[in-house]
Amino acid sequence: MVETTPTRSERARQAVLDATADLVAEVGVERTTIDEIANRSGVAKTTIYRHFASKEVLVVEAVHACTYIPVVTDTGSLRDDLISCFSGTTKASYDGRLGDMMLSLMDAAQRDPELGRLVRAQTDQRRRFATNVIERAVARGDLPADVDVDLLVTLLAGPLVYTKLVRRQRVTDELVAAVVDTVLARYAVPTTTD
Amino acid sequence: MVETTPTRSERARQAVLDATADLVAEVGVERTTIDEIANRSGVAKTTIYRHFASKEVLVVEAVHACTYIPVVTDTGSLRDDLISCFSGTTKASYDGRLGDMMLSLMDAAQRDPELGRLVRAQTDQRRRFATNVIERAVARGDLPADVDVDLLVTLLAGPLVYTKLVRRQRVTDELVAAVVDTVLARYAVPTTTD
DNA sequence: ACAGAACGCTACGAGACCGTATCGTCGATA
DNA sequence: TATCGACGATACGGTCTCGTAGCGTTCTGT
Repeated sequence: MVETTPTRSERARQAVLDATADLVAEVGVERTTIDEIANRSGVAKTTIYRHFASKEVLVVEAVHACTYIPVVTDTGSLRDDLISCFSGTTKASYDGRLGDMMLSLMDAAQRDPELGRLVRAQTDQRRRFATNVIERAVARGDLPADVDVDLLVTLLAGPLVYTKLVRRQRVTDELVAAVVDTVLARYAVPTTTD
Repeated sequence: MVETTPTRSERARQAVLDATADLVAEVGVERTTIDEIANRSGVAKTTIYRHFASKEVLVVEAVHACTYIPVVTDTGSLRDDLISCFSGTTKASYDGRLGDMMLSLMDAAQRDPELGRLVRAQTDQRRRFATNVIERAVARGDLPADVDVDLLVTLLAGPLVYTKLVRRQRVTDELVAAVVDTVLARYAVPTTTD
């Protein structure tokens, strides 16, 4: 990890991205204005336009900036890896600022193609993590070869996303474990607890 | 069902509510404007303000107008009643116009208290339907008495909502059945199919 | 120390919306 | 058919937001 001293330009850019993310989390994409971003960041509106062509690309970059890739374990235990996977992706997608931005982003993504691609890419990536875990289990023989992987991922991810976005409750580690255990019960996968 | 001929005032009001719902479904709550509602509905902007105090009130009433209560069966079969319940609530909430409005509504509900109450009331009502079905099953002895009803509802509703809102795919009857069967598998409830 | 690049500040025109006022027109009802 | 309530059309002031221009100021690297 090479840390370079940020240039003046880089500092301004980062302040703008930060303020944008904050603002989107607070008031949503539609109500986020360049003027308010300028106020919050302390960066002049003129300078903002020197960095970003429009509000749309700014929002896209701001979202991109606060997205990170969770680390998923590979222990050989389907249950443990699934819990690691969904705990990680939940934290990455629904904790902190990004979590507060999510509903507004998904709404805006319905109309803005660029934002749509970003959200879809993120969803696909999250699903791929889970898919990989499941396919490893199939390869080990822990799951039947004809299991509907796509359905399985939906059964696991759905309750967590629903809890966060619709019920607006925190996704606890206990909930993740409960969801994983219940869904795996159908496939007679032994659980460590219980 | 008593059908009265609508008065001129009622026709105008209905046209406005209709146009509002259409517009919210298309461009979202934030981008819905009174001027455009006037254009679409053919009702003068002046008249719109004679009926509705503000855009917020109008949106709330428009949403309310296209919300209906699904009928849930009570056959004595947990599986069949759950499928009926989730199939019905899914159709009521996520098919047609209301489905297209949902993301934007949920986003706007984060900031608008009135809209927040409306969305929450709807969510609670949907969950109550499922809760009733489950509690009847517990009373019959089809489910253990200490079952976590709240978790169970989340496990059932989550994948369906996630499929619609996040993946933006249709919620088929097959998916509903698959979700119900998988979740019930943990409680060793016999399924009719399989 | 000295350019040149990058930033801050102020101001501006253009356009979109809001909510209201005014006045002419239509339509249900007696 | 006369009347009054409800609607339609137009226009308006006010506000917000966008994106840009002009110009002075502050960094940064040499």
